[in-house]
This record gives sequence, structure tokens and C-alpha cells, in this order.
Amino acid sequence: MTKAVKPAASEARQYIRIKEQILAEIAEGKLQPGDRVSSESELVAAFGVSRMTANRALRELMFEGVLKRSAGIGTFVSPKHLDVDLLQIRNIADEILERGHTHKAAVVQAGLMKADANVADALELTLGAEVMHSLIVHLENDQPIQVEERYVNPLVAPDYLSTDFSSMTPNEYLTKVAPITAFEHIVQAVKPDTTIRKYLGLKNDHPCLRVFRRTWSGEAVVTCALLYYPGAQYRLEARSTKGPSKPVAILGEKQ
Amino acid sequence: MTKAVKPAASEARQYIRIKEQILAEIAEGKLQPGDRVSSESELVAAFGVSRMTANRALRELMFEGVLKRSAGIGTFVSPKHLDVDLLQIRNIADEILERGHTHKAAVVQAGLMKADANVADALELTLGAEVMHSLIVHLENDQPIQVEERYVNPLVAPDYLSTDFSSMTPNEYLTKVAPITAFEHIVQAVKPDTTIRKYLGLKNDHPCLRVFRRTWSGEAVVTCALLYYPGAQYRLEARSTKGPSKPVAILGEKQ
DNA sequence: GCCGTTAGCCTGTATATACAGGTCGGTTGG
DNA sequence: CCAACCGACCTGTATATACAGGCTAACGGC
Repeated sequence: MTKAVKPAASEARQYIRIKEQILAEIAEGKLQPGDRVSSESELVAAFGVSRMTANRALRELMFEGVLKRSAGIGTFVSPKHLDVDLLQIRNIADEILERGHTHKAAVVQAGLMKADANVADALELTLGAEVMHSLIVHLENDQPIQVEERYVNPLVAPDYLSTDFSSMTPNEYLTKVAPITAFEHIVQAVKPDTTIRKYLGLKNDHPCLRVFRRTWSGEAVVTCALLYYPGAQYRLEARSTKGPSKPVAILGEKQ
Repeated sequence: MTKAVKPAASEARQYIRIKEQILAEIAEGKLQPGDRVSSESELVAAFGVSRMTANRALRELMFEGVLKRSAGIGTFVSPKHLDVDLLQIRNIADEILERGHTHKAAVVQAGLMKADANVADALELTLGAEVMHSLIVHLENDQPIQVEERYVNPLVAPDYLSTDFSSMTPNEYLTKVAPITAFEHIVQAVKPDTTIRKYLGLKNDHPCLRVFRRTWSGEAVVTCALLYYPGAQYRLEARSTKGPSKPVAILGEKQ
């Protein structure tokens, strides 16, 4: 036992290692929903950590919905652990073309800028780092259908700004140069500000769906974007893998 | 100094007390989004706890999206602290309770009805089949926070209507009788109609997030629901399993 | 005046230890 | 035979301590 000094040099934090191993075993099916996972003291022995560290790993996984714990019994893989990996990351251009319509992208703005606090935070870069920025309006049959404000990590996709967005959407390009390994979507209903209203050609009180989306490739954040959709016209679907294949009318809407 | 024994008899756990006080100060406006909250060592002094306990309280509030922390700077109130996790299918009651608030469910309507075309389609039943229907308003601290209009497949959950929804949410009950094996979420931004506005206490032009949600148990559709959230206050998060753990400010919102 | 060092505060991580209380199975006494 | 008890194991909470590394402001030398 090394004497309570620094544990793993500059390596991955201990509790992260434990979490990763458990997640890996769930991913490869070694641990099934309902299965019991190692107790805190078993992890102490296996990883050579203190119980508080094992406790933290298990507690966080419980918070994240992966595990369920109960005192006196043990820790178990949560039964409702669906593989949620796909929230349909679709290309807006493909969707429009599928409907038999034309797609155009109007680049309103594109250039370099220094990251402010929010952008730096979102891209996991330092304050003031140089990032690429673009503002694009997507048109379906020449009608605006989406406003896309995007910030791109130049370390991952240095050639972003020289892409021709009329032949390839930003998303398409970025997916090509850096395959997505993780993503995050935060969805809100908002009243769009005047700029967005102007680009989308909306009336004052028109509700709008705003998606804040970030994608990762490995450890690096590739890009984050604010996507504005005129609300009533657009829908975002999230499905588990076993979900439905056939689209269904949303209740409360006229067919 | 009391010697590391039992701290507060059988009373509220220390870290919960700290979390509750911070949440209370946010609720009553004493702490505004962006404000700095007490540092760990200040909490140590104020509550007479160890730093690890203060650390846990702050860390959990960060996980829940209430606070943002950065080493060397301090801990700050997150610009947004209400959220719903879209893919981690969470219970609205749990979420509210976690925030230290009270949850009540007001059953506005409940009964049997014949499925119209849309409902039959959504539940994968035949037109005119008998289905169960409920309209429930969820209240957080007696403020309406969600309207839930639900249709339930009687073949899967025949006892649905006799459930006591004050002690158990519909979702909770249905998950118990029929474990979810798949789900579908469709999200839209809408202008709520007068009925929904009335229940949520919203102004005319307030945007609203509407989630159309269906869940399966095996081959059968268990239930479908329309969930209305007051838009600006609410957000939905969708993440891949390897996604970020730390909440980030949404671009375009003031810090 | 400018720049670099430093001291001090902050969070992040990790350890060892302690006591509480829940659950379960086995042993013991009626 | 059954019930009551006990001990083993588990999680939950809390403490005190330690070292790391990010950030800032103040001080001092050139």
C-alpha cells in the first residue's frame, strides 16, 4: 500500500477508472440489467482504492441512472438501462431531399473569433482561444426552415471555414472529419429574438424550438451549435433502438 | 469539537441541509443566476461540517445543473436550474423532490373512452377500442409545472384508473406493472391552447414545450402521453451514454 | 512602469477511519 | 418447529487530513 500519496500520477482519476470498467462490462453484456455489481469493499480490493472512492464511483453511476443501490442488499444494474445511443442525428439536407424538396444553405456569416466564457466552456477550450463561427440559414424550397449558429473547435476541424456549405452541410462535413462518439442535445421552447425571427420570417409570438447541440470525437468537443426551428413545423425524435419504425400522428393535431 | 461521532442524531443529513439552504436561497431570489455561492471552506465554517461534506453538497448540486463550479474561481449559480432528462426517463415527482420542493398531482379528468383514429394508431389498437384516459396537472410548490394528458392500453394495465395518483405518478405505476422495453419521444415547441394555458397559468404568447411520448413493454404499446412544459423555464436533455457529466451554460443566454 | 514571483484562496481528488442502520442467514432457546 | 437473536455484509453518512493544480492579487526587483 503506497501510503495515501498521489495515487495515479497524472493518469485517469481512480473513480473514473471504476466507472468506466463498470460501464464497459454493461456495454459488452457481461453485466445484465438486474445483475449485482461489485460491492464497495470488493472494489476496494480490486482497485486498491479507499472505500470513499469506490462509493463515489457507484453513487455517481446511480445518479446517472445506470445503477440502483439499496443499503443492506447491494448495488445492481438498473433495469431501465435502455441503449439510448441514438437520438436520430439526422442531416437536415437529407430530410428535406427525402420530402422531395430542394435544399439550400445561405451562409450569413463565417469567420474566426475569440471564445467568450460560454463558448470556451462549451467547447472545453480556454477563454479567448480562437474558434470558428458560422451562421447559416437552411432553406427548404427557398423557405427558411432552420437557423444554425455554430462554433467549431479549430484543433479538430481546421479546414471548416473553407468548406463549401452549398454542397455539404456543416454537420455532414464535421461528421466526416471527426466521427461522433458522443453528443448532447438540450431542447427548449423559446420566443425567438428579432434576428432569428428575421431569418426565419416569423411573426412575433411564434414559438420556436431551440436545440443546443454538442458533439464529441474521442475526448475533444468538435462543435457546438444552436439550432432554431419554427416550432409547429418541426419535430425532434428520440427513440430507443427497439422503438417504432412507423411514424404516428401526434395527438391533438389535425390529421 | 465533538470528536467525529454522530453529527445530528437521526435528523436531516448534513449535506442535505446545505443543499436545501442553497436551493432555498435560489428559490427566494437571494441568490441570482450567476451569483457566487459560498465556497467549501465558508460552508465548513457556517455549518460546522467537514470540507468533504460541503464538497458533496456542492458537487451534487452541480450534477443536478443548479450550480457551476470551476477550480480556482469558485462556485456559481447556474443560469438555468430546471431540467428534464429526455433519455434518462425520469419521474417528474422525483425531480421535484430532489430540488427540495413539494410535488402534488391534481387529477382533472379520468375515465374510459373510445379510441379515435389518432389514439388507436398511437396505441396500436383498433378504432373504437376502449382505452383509459387521464388529464393530470403536476404542481411544484403548488405552482403548475406540467400538464399530462395520457392514454393507457387497458390490455396491459387494466387497473390504471384505480391508482391513487397522489402517492404515485402514472408513469411510476405503469413502469411497475409493465417494464419499459422501448420508448419514443417527439418534441415540439407550440403555442399552448387555452385549456393548457389555463392549467399552467401561462400568458397568451408563452412558448411551450410539448413532448409526445409512447412506451412499449415487449410488443405492446403501454401508454402514450402529451406532456406540456412551460417552455422558457424547462429544458430537455438528451445525451449519449458517454456524454458530458458537467452542465454547461447554453449559448445565447446571459450568464 | 513593467514583469515575474509568490502567497493565498479555490476546487478536485484521494485516503483512512468511524458509526449508523438495513437485510439476511444461521444458530440457539423455548 | 418456530421464533428470537446475533453476526456478517452491505450501503449511508460524516470526519480529518493531504496533495494537486487553477486562478488572482499583491509585492518586489529591474
